[in-house]
Amino acid sequence: MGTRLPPLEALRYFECAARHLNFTRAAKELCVSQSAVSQKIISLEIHLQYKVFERKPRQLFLTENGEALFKSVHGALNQIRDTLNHIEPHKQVRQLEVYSMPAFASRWLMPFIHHFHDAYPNIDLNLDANFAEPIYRNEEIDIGICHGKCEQPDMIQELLFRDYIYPVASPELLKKITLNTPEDLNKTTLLHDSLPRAKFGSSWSRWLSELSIEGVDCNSGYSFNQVDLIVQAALNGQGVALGRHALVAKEVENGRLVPLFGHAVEDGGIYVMYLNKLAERPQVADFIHWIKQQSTEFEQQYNINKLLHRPR
Amino acid sequence: MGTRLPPLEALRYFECAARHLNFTRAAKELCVSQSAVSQKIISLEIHLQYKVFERKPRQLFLTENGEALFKSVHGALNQIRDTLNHIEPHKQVRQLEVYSMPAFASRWLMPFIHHFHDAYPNIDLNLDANFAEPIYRNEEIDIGICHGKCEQPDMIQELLFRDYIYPVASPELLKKITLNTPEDLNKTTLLHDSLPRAKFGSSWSRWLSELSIEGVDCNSGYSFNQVDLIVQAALNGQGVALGRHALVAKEVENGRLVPLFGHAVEDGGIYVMYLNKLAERPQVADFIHWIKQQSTEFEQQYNINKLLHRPR
DNA sequence: CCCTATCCATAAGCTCATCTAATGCTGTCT
DNA sequence: AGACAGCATTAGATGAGCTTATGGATAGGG
Repeated sequence: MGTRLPPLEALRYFECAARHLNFTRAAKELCVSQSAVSQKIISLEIHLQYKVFERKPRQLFLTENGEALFKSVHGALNQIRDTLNHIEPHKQVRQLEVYSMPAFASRWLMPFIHHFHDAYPNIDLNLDANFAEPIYRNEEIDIGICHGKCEQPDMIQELLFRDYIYPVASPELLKKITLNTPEDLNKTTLLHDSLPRAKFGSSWSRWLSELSIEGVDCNSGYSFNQVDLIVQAALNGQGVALGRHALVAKEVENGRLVPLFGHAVEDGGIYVMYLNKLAERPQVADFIHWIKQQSTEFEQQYNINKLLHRPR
Repeated sequence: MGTRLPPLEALRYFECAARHLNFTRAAKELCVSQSAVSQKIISLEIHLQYKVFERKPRQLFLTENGEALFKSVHGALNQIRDTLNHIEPHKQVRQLEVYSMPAFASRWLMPFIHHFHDAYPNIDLNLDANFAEPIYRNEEIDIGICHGKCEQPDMIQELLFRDYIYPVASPELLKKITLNTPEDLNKTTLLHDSLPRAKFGSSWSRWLSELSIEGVDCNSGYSFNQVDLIVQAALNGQGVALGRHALVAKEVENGRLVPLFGHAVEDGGIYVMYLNKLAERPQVADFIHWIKQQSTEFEQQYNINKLLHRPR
């Protein structure tokens, strides 16, 4: 009865770290840095006066005490979570309107959006992907996912991950022509987007000038008014597109697109934004939390440097 | 599975508040301000999006949701506490050496020191009450409880409560002589301590001058070289003592001593102190936590103003 | 057998969450 | 009516805890 409880947040960190047996992954789930987890666990161990983890070179184990504690804390937290889930207001279906750019929605978000419903079954998510400006004021839209931030005083804007541009082509195309240097681009068709100052448009000239490449004609080729179509065209071997990492990473990873020349240019980032007065709505908080996790996971799994320099 | 847990510290506050059904008392147990509890509960309710308490004028109730949550959280926390208590190192008996001034030990600490053992059965407390200076350096003493602070760079000193001095006499003595004004003190015997610059000595002249009282001979009377004996003498009706609140509060409260003239003079306070490097030793942290709670409770239960102005 | 990648610990510095103190407010009790 | 009990609210101070950057130890690939 007497024993003072340790700081409970430390126990939450511990439970998570013990589940993963890996501080780095736990940090991802908790949306904090690896360092934060390490420090919290150490402070817990100081409080308890015994080690809960055994740190071996590349692997983490629970100590005997840690094991016992984990079982207990894991159970306790699950019990609380269960109760919370069974309390009426939580069963209430909540609406959530999320805006995203069309190409980003179909290429990045859609492939795993169903996980969101699995995790938060009581949130009805309506994904609104179109070319019109999202309207936050009257709460037509709760959350927007955009490329670059639009400064608004009463809105919260958070960076999900940085974005990059680099040329990509299909393996089929590369079998037909050889593209060893950027100058070889003149031998093939470039795929452009035709949106004037498109928010999410590609930008061959930007890439070329950033890398100080001259002698490439970046005006010829095909144009499309939807970014998604550019990716489609590239996948079909119709030419070389300037790929946006967020949109092509998965295709690069599975080999359906090949990054060329090994140079990417950083180009802004993907931001999530919402009126700050909505921050305490549970469906908003839940989605923000979820998408940040997804983003960190994406950033790691489709690491730009790995993809560009992977062995063929 | 999806629901994010609320901040666990908020749940701890909630569990405590729900147990007491009173924020103020919960605050005492948690050793924080009432305001802190109120704010944490409100933030929890915002997070959950429903009220857990129903606030009625003088009473607090759990809502239906609150009730369900309380059962769960209470159980969960107890489970964790149990596990913690059963893990080996916690069974280990730890030694704790506490120094205190003799009179304070016998008059204040002793009456409830056994509660400490009940709450922390695995801590062997040795109470060292003597007139010698406590020696912290070589860890002969872990924790000291003193009147006034002695500035030391590597020690933590925390105020437990402020102390006051005021004259007290036994009801029996007051039946024999009438003491309506301080000047009447000349009609009776004053009880003094004879310790030169005693750390815990009384100080008639201090009290008199602080209240600008003249014409009282504060040198006559009996002297004792132990403060506890002064209190004893007063209890026996042998004279009027200048009581120290920490030492006489209980006797005043139960009527065995009566405070005179309704004026107390603040005189320092009771401090707990320890080498800051000992702060993370569990037995030290436990005792500090415990004694702070006891002190807050004492301060409230034996409130100086209540005692001085209570109806007879 | 180096060289790179992985993974935890540590250091330093900053920021925001949380605490306190003071006060407000409301309804009860005598 | 006035004192009291008890929660809410505000503003302002502070330190726990976060981030970034870096170190160190080791496994595994070429």
